[in-house]
Amino acid sequence: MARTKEYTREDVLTKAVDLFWQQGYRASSMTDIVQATGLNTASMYKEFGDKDGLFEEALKYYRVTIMGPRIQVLTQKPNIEGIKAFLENVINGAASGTYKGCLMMNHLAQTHTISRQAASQINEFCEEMEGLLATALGNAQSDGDIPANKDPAALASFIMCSVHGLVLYGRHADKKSTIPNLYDVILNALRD
Amino acid sequence: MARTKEYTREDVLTKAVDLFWQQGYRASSMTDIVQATGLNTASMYKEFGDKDGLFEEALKYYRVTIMGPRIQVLTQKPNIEGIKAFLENVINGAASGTYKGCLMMNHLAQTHTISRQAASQINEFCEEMEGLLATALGNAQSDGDIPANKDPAALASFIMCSVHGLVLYGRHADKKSTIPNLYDVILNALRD
DNA sequence: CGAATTATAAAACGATCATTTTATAATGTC
DNA sequence: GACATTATAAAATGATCGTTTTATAATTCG
Repeated sequence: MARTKEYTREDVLTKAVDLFWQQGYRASSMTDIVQATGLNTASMYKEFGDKDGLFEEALKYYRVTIMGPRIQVLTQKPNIEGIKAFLENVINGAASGTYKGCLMMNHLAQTHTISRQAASQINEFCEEMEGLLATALGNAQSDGDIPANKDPAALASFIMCSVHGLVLYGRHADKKSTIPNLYDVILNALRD
Repeated sequence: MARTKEYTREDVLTKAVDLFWQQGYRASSMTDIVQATGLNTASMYKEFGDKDGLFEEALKYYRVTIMGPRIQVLTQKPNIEGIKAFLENVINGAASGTYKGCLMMNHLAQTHTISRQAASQINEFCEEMEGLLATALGNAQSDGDIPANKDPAALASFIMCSVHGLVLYGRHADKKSTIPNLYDVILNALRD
């Protein structure tokens, strides 16, 4: 009944995520987006409404495809093992040479330049992650892996804060080699 | 021999710092800047060259006037006392309702949108701060306030990472009340 | 095949970007 | 008080922003 699309939504979103991840929302012009995705302007607006809409969909796609697997370890092993694996992953990411941070947290210091919905998505994701950490920490406490007098919620907040820190601290090119040292410091802080 | 200026450099820079601090470099248009400072376009370009030049001067001014006093405690008391006071200050800032982060760190995830010189300034400041922390931590170790087996450099890196984290984590409006709890966790991590 | 429908290509839109230019106002020196 | 010099005000610059429109190409259904 009509012409067939020359693109797939997934392919477009994958490329859009990469662009926003690399350059940020504000610095990625619609021209950049059209070039990076191969999708032309009209189809872009037909599919996503506007630039904000595309970004919001890109955030959702990122959350599922990129962050999904990375927090999976916390749901599969909601204990000290999961926490260790998760933290190790964050550390390795931040210490890698081609690090570009986290698509979501990269925009946290500039939430006024993105849509309200996009900002909400980022906050909700952080909430979810902190919740997963709190659960895992509670279990770790039951397992005797962290002291009984500690507050799991406070420790979850600390880990989240550390993750935010690592994501930003990983921006310093000349600090790459020292980042792995932080693993022990952060983990020890949980055990006292 | 010529007309007198209707502005002072300090006044312009104070207002420019506020604007960049609030909105970020990229989101602050030259129109915004002219409105916020009261200085007209031509005088702006005469005084600072271009938008990048203004931002670089604003960063220098911020470093001296805003961050200067805040790191002074580390030079005046280069020991556990200074570290405590410094960290307390960061925590209180991040937990405050009107928090707008740190002018420098706010741009760390978007360094490609600012000039190379501006990015260098930010890196250099972080280097300086980590150095001051390492010195204070070394002294704290000599004083017996930190275990002898700890590496001051690694702990300085940890505190810097925590500061980065607090600056970003303070962006979550609904986490304000839990941030003060982080003080003990971070401080305990130094002592094991 | 022709009509209806949707995708794509490409030009055009007004708004805003950083910056420059032009014209005028104020100051110090001779 | 005229001249040289610099500051300010305001308009104009070309480039780029996000978005819309117009025209054409491809597909399905009757």
